[in-house]
Amino acid sequence: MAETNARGSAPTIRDVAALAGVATSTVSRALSNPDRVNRATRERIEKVAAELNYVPSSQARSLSSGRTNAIALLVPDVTNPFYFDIIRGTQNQLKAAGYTQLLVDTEESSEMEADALQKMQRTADGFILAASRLTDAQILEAASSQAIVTINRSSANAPTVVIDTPGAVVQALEHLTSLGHSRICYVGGPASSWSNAKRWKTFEDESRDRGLSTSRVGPFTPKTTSGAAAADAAVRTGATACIVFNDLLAIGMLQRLRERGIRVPEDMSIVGCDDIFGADFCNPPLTTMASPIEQAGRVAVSMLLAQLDPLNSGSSRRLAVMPTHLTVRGSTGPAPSI
Amino acid sequence: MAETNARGSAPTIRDVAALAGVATSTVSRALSNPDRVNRATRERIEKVAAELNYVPSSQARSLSSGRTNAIALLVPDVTNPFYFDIIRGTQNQLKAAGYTQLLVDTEESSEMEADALQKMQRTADGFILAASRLTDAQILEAASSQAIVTINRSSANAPTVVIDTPGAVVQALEHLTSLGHSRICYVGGPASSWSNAKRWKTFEDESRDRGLSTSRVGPFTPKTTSGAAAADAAVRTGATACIVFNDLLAIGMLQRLRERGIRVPEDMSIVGCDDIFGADFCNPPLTTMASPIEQAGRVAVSMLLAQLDPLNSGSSRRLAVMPTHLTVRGSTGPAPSI
DNA sequence: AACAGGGCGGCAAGCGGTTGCCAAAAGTTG
DNA sequence: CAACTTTTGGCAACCGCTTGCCGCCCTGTT
Repeated sequence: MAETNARGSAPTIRDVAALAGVATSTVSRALSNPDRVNRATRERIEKVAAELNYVPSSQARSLSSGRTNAIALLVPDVTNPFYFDIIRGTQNQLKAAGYTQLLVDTEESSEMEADALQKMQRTADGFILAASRLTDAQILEAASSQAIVTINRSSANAPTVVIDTPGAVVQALEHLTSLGHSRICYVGGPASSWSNAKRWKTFEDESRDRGLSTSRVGPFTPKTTSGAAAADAAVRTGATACIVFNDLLAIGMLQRLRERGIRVPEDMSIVGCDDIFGADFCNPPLTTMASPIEQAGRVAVSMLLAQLDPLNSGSSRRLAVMPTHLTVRGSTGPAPSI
Repeated sequence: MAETNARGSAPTIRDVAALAGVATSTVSRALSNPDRVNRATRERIEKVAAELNYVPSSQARSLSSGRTNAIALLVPDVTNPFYFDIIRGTQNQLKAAGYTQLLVDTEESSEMEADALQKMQRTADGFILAASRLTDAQILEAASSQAIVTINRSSANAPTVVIDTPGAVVQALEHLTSLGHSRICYVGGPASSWSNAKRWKTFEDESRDRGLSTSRVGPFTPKTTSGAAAADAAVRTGATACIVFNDLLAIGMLQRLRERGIRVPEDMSIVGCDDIFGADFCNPPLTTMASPIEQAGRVAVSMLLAQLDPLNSGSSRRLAVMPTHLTVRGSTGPAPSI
């Protein structure tokens, strides 16, 4: 394995060119624009490159070409299993397209998000903002200077993939009412979360239409550790069922309710959201609004890549809605007969 | 916000230099080597840079300096919560040190791992290999040309962070024997996993010393979906307790055992490994050998950064052992009295 | 007053590629 | 075979930044 050249460092395009007896420009073209060079030449170059174990420097490449072949994925919290699936989905799709993923944890902070967007403008060809905490104006500004796709953060200013939780909220309400529940509590997530606002709004509207008695508690940080506070608050409302911002919070509530001796679903029904890892094996298994999260990630990548492709500029989709459905497990049951 | 220069693209060092009335070299030094320039000059430059919203191009910077300020983290499976914690731990520490993390999923394949190592040699200043599937020879080769730290894959050829599961295996065995178990089964993980080999070896040695009757099943893919096969195999051995390669597999087994009506822990005790997300809220909550995974990630970063620092070359630690302990929850109990 | 030395800033040569432009070679056509 | 088109490869100018080297100027020393 010839991994180093005469100078002892990794081989460069010049080493390849010298050994193949051509100019560097020819090597460059042979490798990234194969049709531009004669077949025999190209094959010779490829052979030499392989022998030398030549790997083009992506830095140098991007410096001169302006493209980095990397896209950045900004998530509020890498710890959250919900984003795991997004990470995985985008990772797959990007790899298939020859792109590198740059993962950034913005720690639920819009400042960090804006900062990353700014700092990485040269580093990435585009950005996927998962559950962005930015304002519309900030998104507009960002989208004006770089390719952006948002996930679960609709905005007129950038193409978006939304997971249709409102649809699932309706299903959840139907499920709960058919079980006889009439006092239902919405357990809210972060105040700055767009999805949270959406879910609450749908919940409120639909509940009113059905003449249900609703309440709302929160906001809570979407972590299992916030579950205790959330559970206590929900119990205090006197509701017999909760629709919870996400599964993390719901799982935390499950634990707290057990501690307090409140049986799920006999005394209280719980519906989560997202169907994350763990929702199927917690105790009891969680009824949840399942989202094709990984697929959402893949779709976001496609939309971003389409944006990047000069050929079909403008023709690309601006909005993708991912269908959701209610997955009924053990955490919901008939309303307690008082 | 002046985000673009006269040419309409992001401002470069030249724009800053022009506006500040100095040479680009001075700007460069002012920004990355502050002591090298006069204070007044530096402040003027900083002011202009801020006004212009100037962000240095990391590509250009690394091209000329040779450093990328990025390190790559190679994990076998981004989906596995175990690696989540490593991702998080390294991410934190790297960010603090001003480095970018490049996350690569090697899909449990040594080929992909070797490939990434090669392809990214220029992209990253160093590599952290989590649970590497590479051979000793491959690690040696890689370590000879780049900075490397391995996690849970000891090798004389590269600095390593190991999580001391053997220690925990001893604790687990003590726990199980004190509960009266004498027929214990080890449920194995991937054949190519170094930790798996380590755990099995410790298990075997310690069991022999204690005169226990042991068996072994596997290898199994460390996913919950393999839990069914693993559970069935384990049951067939007639063991009353299992020590399982990791929590993922253990959780999968829990589900299967419930389906089959085998009660945990009354009929069968289960001990997992890693204490991942979910281990505390599965049903029953899993007794597991808890590892300070996130901390392992942080330590790995420190060791890598030390390697990179020319000042203390050679003086850096070659091995860090992270202590583990048994966390007893609900999945272990007294041996069934037959 | 002459000189040594340190602080500070500029010049210019890269780093490893890409790409517009040009010219030579090869192929086409009548 | 001339005139013309197409293919193919080389030249050289960048891309944005770093850094070795040089020289200017200001101080301090003798």
